[in-house]
Amino acid sequence: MSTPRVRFAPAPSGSLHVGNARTALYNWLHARGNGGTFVLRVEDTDAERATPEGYEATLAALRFLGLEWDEGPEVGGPYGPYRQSKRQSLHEAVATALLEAGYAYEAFETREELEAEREAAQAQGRPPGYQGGHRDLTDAQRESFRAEGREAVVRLRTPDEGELVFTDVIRGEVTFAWKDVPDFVILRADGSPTYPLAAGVDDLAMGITFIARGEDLLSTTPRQILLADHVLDEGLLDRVLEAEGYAPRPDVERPRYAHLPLLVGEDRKPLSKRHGAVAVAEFRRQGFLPDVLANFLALCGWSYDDRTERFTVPDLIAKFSFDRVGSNPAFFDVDKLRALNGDRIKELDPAELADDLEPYFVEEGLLDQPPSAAQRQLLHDLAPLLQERIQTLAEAAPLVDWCFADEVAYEDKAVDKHLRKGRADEVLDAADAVFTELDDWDAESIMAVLDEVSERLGIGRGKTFQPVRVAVAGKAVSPPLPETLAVLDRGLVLDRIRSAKQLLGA
RNA sequence: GGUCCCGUCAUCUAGCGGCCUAGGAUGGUAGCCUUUCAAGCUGCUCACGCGGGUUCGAAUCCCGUCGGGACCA
Repeated sequence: MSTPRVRFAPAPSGSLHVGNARTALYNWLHARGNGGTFVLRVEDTDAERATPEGYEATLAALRFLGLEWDEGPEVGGPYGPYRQSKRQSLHEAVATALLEAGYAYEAFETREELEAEREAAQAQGRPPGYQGGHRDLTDAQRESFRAEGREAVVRLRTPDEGELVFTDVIRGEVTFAWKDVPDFVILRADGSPTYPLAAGVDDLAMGITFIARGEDLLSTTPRQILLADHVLDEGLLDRVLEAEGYAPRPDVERPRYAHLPLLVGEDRKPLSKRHGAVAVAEFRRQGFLPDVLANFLALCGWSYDDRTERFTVPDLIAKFSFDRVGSNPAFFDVDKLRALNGDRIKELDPAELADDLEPYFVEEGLLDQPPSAAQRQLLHDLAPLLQERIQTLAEAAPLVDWCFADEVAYEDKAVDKHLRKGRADEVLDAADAVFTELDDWDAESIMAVLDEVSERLGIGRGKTFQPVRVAVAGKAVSPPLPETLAVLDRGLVLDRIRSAKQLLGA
C-alpha cells in the first residue's frame, strides 16, 4: 500500500469545533504515523458562513494544536488550489461531463412540486426521497420546461435495485440498498455544486486515499462511491482536469472511509454550544495546553489499551491507529480534560509554566506588557507554588493576584473569620516584630519564626498562619504561606500586616 | 416514515468465546497527611438495556425487543 494521503476539509464558519478538531487530529496522526501526507482543504463555498475571520480562526486553531499541514492554504502543494471556492469551475465541468455521459440528468421540478411529492409519499407510508420523475425527459420536454421559465438542477442517477457494500475502517462492512438512495442533486439551480459533488471530486482530484470524517456523513457514502465510479471509470475526471488546467491526479487507489463516532455532551446529544465551550479557541483561552487537548481529543473515541491514557504527541503518532477507534459515541468530558491538564501542568518545568502563565497575568492586568524583569522574576518564583493547585492556566492569576497588586483588597468574609476573631491582633503584632528582625528572609526562617509565635502564644499553627495570610493576601486561600512570603519583598509584607492592623483598629 | 449506527460502574472507557467473582480513569465520598487551598496516599462507590437462542462455556456470536443518535426528507 502506498503512503496515505489524508485530508481535513473544514467549513471555516468560525473557530474550529472540538469535534472537527478531533477529526483533523485523527487524520493528521494517521498521516504522521504512516509517512503520509496531510492535506488541508478549506470548504468555503458557502459565502454566508465562510467568513475571513472564520478562515483565520480555523487555521489558527489547527496551528495551536500543532496540526501542521503538508499541502493546503498558505503552504501550497501540487494539487491546488486548496480553497474550494476557487475550484468551482472544475466542479461545474465535471457535472457537465456527467450530464453528457448520461450519468446525470436535468430535473425541473419546482420546490412546491417536490414538496407535494414528498407529502404524498409520506401519506402513503413510502420513503420521502425523490422519485426520479424527470429522469427520462425528452429534449422537447426540457425545452418546454425552460420556456416556462423553470430552472434545472442536475441530479445523479442512482441504481434502482441491488445494494452497495463497502468496508468502513471503523464499522466494518456496511450495506445500503440502492432503492433507498434517491437520485441526488449535484448542481443547484443557480449552477453551484453541492457538497457531495465538490467534496467527492476534490478528494479524487487530490488523490486522497483515506477519508476519516464524522459519522453524520456515513449515509452519504454510497453516493460518493457511485460518483467516484462514474467520474473515474471512463477517465472522465482526467479529461476534465486536463481541460480545466488542473494537475493530473496522483496515481493512487480509491479512498477508504472511516466514520468517526460523534462527540456528544452529557445528555448524549451531539456536542453543541448548549454544552458550554465547544471551540478550540475557547479551550485555549481557558488555559488548556495544546498537547493535553490533543491527548484528550485522541481519547474521544480511541484507546490504546485498558489503562494508558496519557500520551505525548509523539506517543500518539507512534501509537494511534484506526483499528482502535470505537464505534460508540464519545462523551466530551470536560472534567477529565481538566484532570489531564492539571496533571500535565504539575509535570511542567516551572520556568516553562511561568512563560505559559505570562499572557494570562498580562491579560488580568497583573503584569505590564511587556512585564518588567522584577515582575517576571516574581512570576517565576511563584510558578512552583502554583503548579499543583491549578488545572488550567487561567486559574493561576486569582490565587496570587495580591502578590502583584499595589493594594490588597480585603475580603470581608476572610477578615471576619480570621482577623476579627481569637487573638489575631496579637499574632499580627508578633509577626510584625519577628519579620522585621528576621536575618534571612527565606521560607525556612519565616516558617521558624511563625512557629515560634504559635508556641509563644500557645495556639496552633492554623491560628497563626491564617491571620497572617489574610493580612497579607486579603483572603483565606493562597499558596503555602512561608514560601509565598519569601518570594515577596519584605517591606511589602510588613506594609500589608500594618494595614491589616489599622483595619482592625478602625 | 425509511435507512444506517450505537447500548458495560454515577460518567467515560478496556473487553473481539474461557485470562472477567469484568480492568483503568474521571467524578463523588471517607480516612491519613496538613498552615489555607491543593497535591499525595488508602478505602468505598461494582456496571455488561431486556428476552430468547447457539455453545461444555457469552459482555463477547445469532434473533427479537426496547432505548438513544445520525442521515434522508
